[in-house]
Parts: sequence; C-alpha cells; structure tokens
Amino acid sequence: MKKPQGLRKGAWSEEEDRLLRRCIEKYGEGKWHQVPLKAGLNRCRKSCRLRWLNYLHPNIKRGEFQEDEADLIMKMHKLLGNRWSLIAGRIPGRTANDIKNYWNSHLSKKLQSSSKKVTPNVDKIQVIRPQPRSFSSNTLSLSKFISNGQQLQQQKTQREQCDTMKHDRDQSMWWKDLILDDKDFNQSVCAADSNVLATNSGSKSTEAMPSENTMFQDIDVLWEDLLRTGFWIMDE
DNA sequence: AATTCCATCAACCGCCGTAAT
DNA sequence: TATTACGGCGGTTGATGGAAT
Repeated sequence: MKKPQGLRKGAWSEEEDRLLRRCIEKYGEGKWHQVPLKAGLNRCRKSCRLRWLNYLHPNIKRGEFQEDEADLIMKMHKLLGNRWSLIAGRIPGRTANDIKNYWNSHLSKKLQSSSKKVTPNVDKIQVIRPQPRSFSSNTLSLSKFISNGQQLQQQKTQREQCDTMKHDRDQSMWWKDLILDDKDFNQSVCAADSNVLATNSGSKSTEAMPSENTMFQDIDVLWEDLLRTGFWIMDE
C-alpha cells in the first residue's frame, strides 16, 4: 500500500502530546488508525501509538532503574532472550522500549564483562525457548505444576515428545514455529521451565540442544531465585 | 572555549501474525 | 484461498547532552 505523504516525523511537540492525550482520554486506547484524524495530528498511526505507550501513558514509571528491576530484567532475559514486551509485562511501569534501551546501554555490557570474568569460554547467552504450541496447549500452569507430581510426570513426557520432534528439524530454528503472545506468556514460560524441572528430576532426553547442560545448570539457580522472589504471576 | 567522543533514549522502520472481507 | 488492513514487536537510527581532550 502506498504510504501517505507529508506526515510529520521526529520529536513530538508539547502541543502534539496534548492533542494525543486528549484524544485517548476522550475515545480510549485502540483503533490507532483513527487516532491521527480524531486527534487532529499529522502523524501516522504507529507514531501515535508509540508515543502514547512509551511516553504519555499515565502508568509509565520515570527515572532510574532500581537494582531489583535490573536484576529481574537480567533473569528474564536469560529465560526469554530479547522478548522485550514479555519482559516489560512483568515489570510495572516500564515499557518494552525502556527495557530494551536499558539492556542495550547498561545490562548487556554488564553481562559481557561478568561473563568474561566468570566463564571466559562462554560468550553466548543460552536462551530457553518455549516449546511448540502443539505441546504447550497441554502444558501446565506453574501453580498446578508445583502442586501436582503427576503433572510433572506429564511434563517430562512432553519434553521427550518434543525432543523426538526436534530431532527431525533444524535444531537452532525449531522454536520459530511458535505462535506466542502475551496471553500465552504464563504457558510458555512454564513450558520453558518444565524443561528445568524435567532436568532436575533426571529425565532430560539425551537428544538435547547444544550446550543445554550448561544452560540448565545456570537456570537451576535462576529458577530457585524466581520462586523465592515471588516473581511468577500464577494463573487463576 | 572548541572539538571530539561516547552513552542514552525517543522514534522510526520493516516485518509478522491475525482478523476481516 | 487470496488479499488487505491493522496492531504489535524487535532491531536500528539519529538527536542530544555530557565527558574527555
């Protein structure tokens, strides 16, 4: 489709902010394609949405990241990789863009320097990717997971199934088939962590992803820590 | 005081998945 | 089934300001 010509770009003025804010207050969030017209702004829908979500939204927290926030980001990133919107969903008041910027300007360097000190031979983050939906649709939520040993057994079975399936696929790309959104977050993270528990109980398949052993050693610690800090949002 | 370098972060771009038609 | 429009995401860019020279 042809792009509309003559749309304003770059930094937002106070007047534009005021117009956008007033529009959202009046009509609510969403229907972003209508926002420029309703607000009287010469901006594209994406620009309006971004400005609202990253700057004007009333719940946005300003100022320095706290130590516990940074800590949480590090842990989440270890689990999820660059899935900024998912990480942001677990840190109240911080946007995905904030977290991404903070990661790129602070934490990635911190991580680099610490990994050089501690494990000079490991220069890559091992990200646990959620399992395919075909399996995760049956995946258990964390709370049930913890409370039910039978379900743990089911997770182990799923893990084995998944490993069998992965064998026939490009091992570095298998997770790309996932269809994942915020609604699936708990499921997917729990699915990822089912791997951890499966590992702890000694059932992990020998058809493991490359470097998985070292990954799980680290994640064991992370897992304990996340449970202790009450990070997880349990299902209903 | 002037210039260069670097870090930060707001904003843009291109792509993808989904829903509607 | 194919096409189109929209919302949303992550990667990247560029403006800005502060530190260093």
